[in-house]
Order: sequence, then structure tokens, then C-alpha cells
Amino acid sequence: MKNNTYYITTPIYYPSDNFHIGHCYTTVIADCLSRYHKLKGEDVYFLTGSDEHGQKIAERAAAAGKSPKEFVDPIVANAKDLWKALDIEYDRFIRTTDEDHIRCVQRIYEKLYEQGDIYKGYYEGWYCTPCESYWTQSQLVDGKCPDCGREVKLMKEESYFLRLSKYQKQFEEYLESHRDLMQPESRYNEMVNNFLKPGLQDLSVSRTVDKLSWGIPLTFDSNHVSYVWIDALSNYISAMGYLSEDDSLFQTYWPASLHLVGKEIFRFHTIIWPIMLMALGVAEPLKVYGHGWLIIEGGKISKSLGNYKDPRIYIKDYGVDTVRYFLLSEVPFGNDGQFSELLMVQRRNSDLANVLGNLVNRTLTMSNRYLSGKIKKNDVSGAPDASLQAMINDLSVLLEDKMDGLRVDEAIGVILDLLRRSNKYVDETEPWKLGKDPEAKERLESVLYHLLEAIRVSAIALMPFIPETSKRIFEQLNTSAKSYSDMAYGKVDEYQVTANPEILFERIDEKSIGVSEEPKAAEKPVEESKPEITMDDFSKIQLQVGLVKSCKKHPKADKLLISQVDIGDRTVQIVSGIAEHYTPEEFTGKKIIVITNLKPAVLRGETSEGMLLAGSDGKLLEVVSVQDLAPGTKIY
RNA sequence: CGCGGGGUAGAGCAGUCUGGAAGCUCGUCGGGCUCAUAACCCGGAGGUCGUAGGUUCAAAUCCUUCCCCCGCAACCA
Repeated sequence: MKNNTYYITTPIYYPSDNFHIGHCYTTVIADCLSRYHKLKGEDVYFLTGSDEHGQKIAERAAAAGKSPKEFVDPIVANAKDLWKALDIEYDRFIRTTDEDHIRCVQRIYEKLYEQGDIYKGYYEGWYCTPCESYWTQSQLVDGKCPDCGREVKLMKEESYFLRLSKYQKQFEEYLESHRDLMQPESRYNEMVNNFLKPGLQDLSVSRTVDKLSWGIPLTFDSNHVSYVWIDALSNYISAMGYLSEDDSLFQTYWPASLHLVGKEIFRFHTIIWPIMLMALGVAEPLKVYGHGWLIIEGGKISKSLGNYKDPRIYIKDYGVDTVRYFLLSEVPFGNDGQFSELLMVQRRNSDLANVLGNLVNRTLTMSNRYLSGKIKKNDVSGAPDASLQAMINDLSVLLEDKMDGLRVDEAIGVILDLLRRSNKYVDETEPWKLGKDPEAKERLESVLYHLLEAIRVSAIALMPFIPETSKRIFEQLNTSAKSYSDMAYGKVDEYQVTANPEILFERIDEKSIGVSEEPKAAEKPVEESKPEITMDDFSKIQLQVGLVKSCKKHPKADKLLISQVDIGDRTVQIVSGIAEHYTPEEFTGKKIIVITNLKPAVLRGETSEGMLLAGSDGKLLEVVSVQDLAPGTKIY
């Protein structure tokens, strides 16, 4: 890597469905950091993309009667359109179905295979045929399947494995001197304690074609395709031409300066990926940042819950910069943040309309009214000038400090501080009074010049965050002093500002959005329906009323309750994952609906002889119950 | 005793490492101003800094107890 390069990536997202505001969050941060480093004059490469292989997409495509590629194409097209709408300036959108990626992944497999870091092995496990699952010795209950309690047999299935274990020690040593690989650092212990200390297991990296066809074929074994992580993680170097005829990008940009990832895939990026690279003899990425999530009304954004709208609706209603600004400012470093339309509008009103927009508007109006829009640099100084000048000149340093630390939200705060100070400066200097005093023309010009400089420098700082707005500000100021080196007081000799200032951000009445928000969230179920079934299928299920006679917590699991349920002719034990929603006391005595002919299962050592009906939206969970029917009554 | 993070004004956070007047943004109440987008500026109210104890001249900050939240892992028929 050359000194002056900056290579940043987002995860490649899984296009089993259209992207939501959570994807936007990661991508907008990446875009912001990318633009910031470009602004500083660095040679930036910004990669994003989609991860298109795997079981789930194969299944969803089959359900839709399409090939996987056909299924994914429109989703990817839609994603690109979304990034365009969000002003995302990426250098490449890589798809794991791209020719060059596939070729690169195959070569990586070959290389690792040839040097013995990938070996053919077997899931050696106890296989339960009816459950189609493997279990380790320790998972077995009385030597039987922990799921269904039946006999298991020792079976082997072919798979290739990546020797993570071989590199464990080497990686641990590397980590000790590169703690800042993991950002925020608080996740360091989490990773080391949970995954490294217990010892790394070799990672299964292939599937046989009869189990999974939608993957990259392995060149040395036509019976296997790639499975998940080598395929997905390699995108960061396949996009750079690693192991290809032209690897100039790789030579220029690798190692990556920053992989931005959600905290749910942090582990793969900070353990498996570095070890993979170690095995390939390739340098480690410099940093991996696991950011928090946007939370909607207490719950994670989720495709299956359908608790989100197409982000383009917000862009259309409020403008791209309102959405970008909110995403960048709302979520504290490494923590989760709240997303709601109301919060977004509030932030737009208070920061963008009141502080920024109004400052620009009042300054331009006075410039035109009192000095016909022509303001020269001028030395007639007054009391508050020095402190404003100091803030203008300090901005780039403060901004750099925050951005280097990935404190994007705090970086915005630093810019807002200057804008707030500028609004205060207006009150301190009272230019409207100076404007009425012919003697004070020089001083007035100096005051307005200070304000224009504060706005200009702020607008430069805001370019990575809200580029469209910065552009509009430069147009209204009619200035070309907008490079990084222009972030200092006094870089413009004379302004001739626009005669017709336009409002940057109209205030939005909060009442106009509060109403429509809540119903709409629930209105839009994105969850796919299950395939049609026949009456025959349904009649296989035996549903009966059950009376919960007693109930206790599962001694070895947090989420499970164990209930003794009277279903008329007998009493059965049912284990259910509702401990977070019901206490044993309040659950006892309920009359519930039970599936009574379900194959018994063993959950953490307790037999469950049925299943109860309950509904959940991800947050609220309610068990279906009846009033008057007697235990044992059949439900149709 | 699986591992980790956190509890500071109605909301969201900083301050804790390196002990020394409890701070910022939003909201709220009052005042000012009139260049501006009901904006902007100033001021007020609002805190047992989770709890109990300890160290110290001095504790949000250091030590110990307990309580509560959230992640990870496990588990969710």
C-alpha cells in the first residue's frame, strides 16, 4: 500500500430481499469516510457489493420459479438504484457471481489446498437420520439425539476444511501487537474470550453438490462447491484483482484501511478473515469497525418483521441529505441508535433548518440588503472576531481527530459547534444595526465576511456528510475556495454572493408525520407466505386444548419454560421458548392450544411432547388461549 | 459463578483511565432581538451521577457488596 491510499469496504449484503435502512446506515458511513479521505487528497477506493450464493437464495429463487441469478438480478439493480439515490460514490459494486470473483475464489481454494491449509475431511458426527442433523459426542443425551431422543449413528460426510487451528497461535501473537484491528476496542475481549481462548475449530468451507448446488465449483473436486466464508470474505481482494493477470489494484490499495461491518459479522472479519489472509501470505486489514444497529421502536430492523419502509420514501419526502445526516449523526460510536421518522424530522429541523439553513439565509439576506452582496475581506475587527476565527481555523484539526477515530457522529457535532457559534456571533455583532449606520460600513463588512467564512469552511467540512447541501452553499456563496486546504479563515478576498438566496431546508411540521408513521410500519408485511397446502396437509396436525397445570423454568436454558399440560386423556410435558414473555406463575392455569401429535423432542435435556401455538412480531409474544373449552377438546 | 458492555436532568449522550466547582444537544418555562425558516440569542427549572459500604482534606471518577438493563455464547418444536 502506498502512503496516500485509503481502501474502505462495506460488507457485501445478502440480496434475499430488498435493502433497508440498516444497509443504508453502513453504506452511508462508508461513503462519508470515503469522501472525507478523498477531500483530504488521498487516493481512495470504496468497495461495496452483494453476496449472492447460498442455500437461502437458492431456496427463495426456487420458490419463485427462477434461477438464483434471475432471482437476485432485480434485487441488485434495486440496490444500485438505492445507492444512487443516497449519493453513494462507490468505485465498484462487486457481486460474488461476477466472473473475476469466481475465478479468484477458485484460485484461493486451489492455493490453500495445494499448500495443505484446506484438506478434505468429514463431519464426523453422530447423525440423526430423521432430524438430518449432526451432533458431537458431548451434545448427545444418553447417547441419543438431543432433538428427538432417537438412536443416532456415527456418520461421515465429505467436506473441505480450512485449518484455522494451525494458525491460532500465530494469529494470537499478531493480535497482541495489533489490538486496534478491532474497533471499537471493547469488542476485543468479547472475541478473544469467546472464540480464541476456547480454541479454534477448523472451518468447513465446502458442501457437496447434492447438498448445495448454488456455490462456486471447486476446481480440484467437481463434487464440491464453496460454502459461505471463503467465497464472501474474498470479495475484498478479488475486487482488487488478487491472483489475477492484472493485480495492480491489489498492489496499490491492499491492505484495506477499513472494513466496516455490522456487529453480527464482526467475528468473521476479525478472526476468520485475518487467518485466511495469513494462510495466503497476504497482509492483514488495518482496521475492522463493528458498528451498532439502527433500532426501530425497540426492535432490530428485520426483513421478516417488515418493520421498515423503502428508504427511498424518506429520500423523496425529506431529501437525500436529511436521510444521510440523520444516519451519520444519530448513532453513537459502536452503539445502537434509534431510527424513526419523527426523530429524523426533529434532527432535520433543529440542526439543518434552524442552525445551518437559517444561518446561511440570514447572512446572505443581510449581505444583499446592506452591501448588495459584495463583501470584501476587511480588517476592521471587533471583540468576538478572534474567537470565531479561531474556531474556523481549528475545525479541520478537530474534524480529522474525530474522523480518524471513526467518531462520525461527533465529527458532525464539531461542525455544528462552529455553526452555533456563528449564530451567536450575529447576535453579538448586531449587523442589522450596523447596516443602518453609514459610519459603520467597514465594520459591517468585516462582520459579514466573518460569517461567510464560517459558512464556507463549515460547508467544506460538511461535504463528506451532506454533499448536495455543501454544493448548494458554495453556489450561493459563489465561491470556488472549497478544497481541503481552503479550510481556514481568510482564503477568499472578495465575495459576490447570490442575489436570490434559497432556503436550504424548510422546517417540517412534526405533526404532519407523527400520524402516518405507526400504522404504516405494521401495514407492510414483507414476510413471504408459505407455499399453499391442502386440507390433507392441515388435517395431519392434531390440535387440542391444553390446561397448564404447572410450569417451571428450564434449569439449563434462559429462554425455556417447562409446562405440564393436561390435554384431556393424559398429561404431557411441553418445553417452549417463552420464558422471556411469561413467568411460570402467570403461565400456570392458562388454557392453550397444543399440537399433540408432534414428534417428541429433547431440549437441553428435557423432553417436549408437543408444541403450543403462539404469535410474535419479534417484540411482543402472545400465546393463543381459549376461555371455556375443556382440556382435550379438538381444534379444527 | 460462561464472556463482555452499560446504569449521570423528561429523552439521547460526554465526563470515569490521570479524584479537585456536574456538562452538551433536544425538550420545557421565562426574557431579549427583529437580519432570518414561529428562527436566532440570553436566562431559569429539572440530577440522591443504579444501590450499600470503604479509602481520601476531597469520589460520578479509586476499592468492595448488591440490584437492574443490553450484547455475545448457549438455547428458542
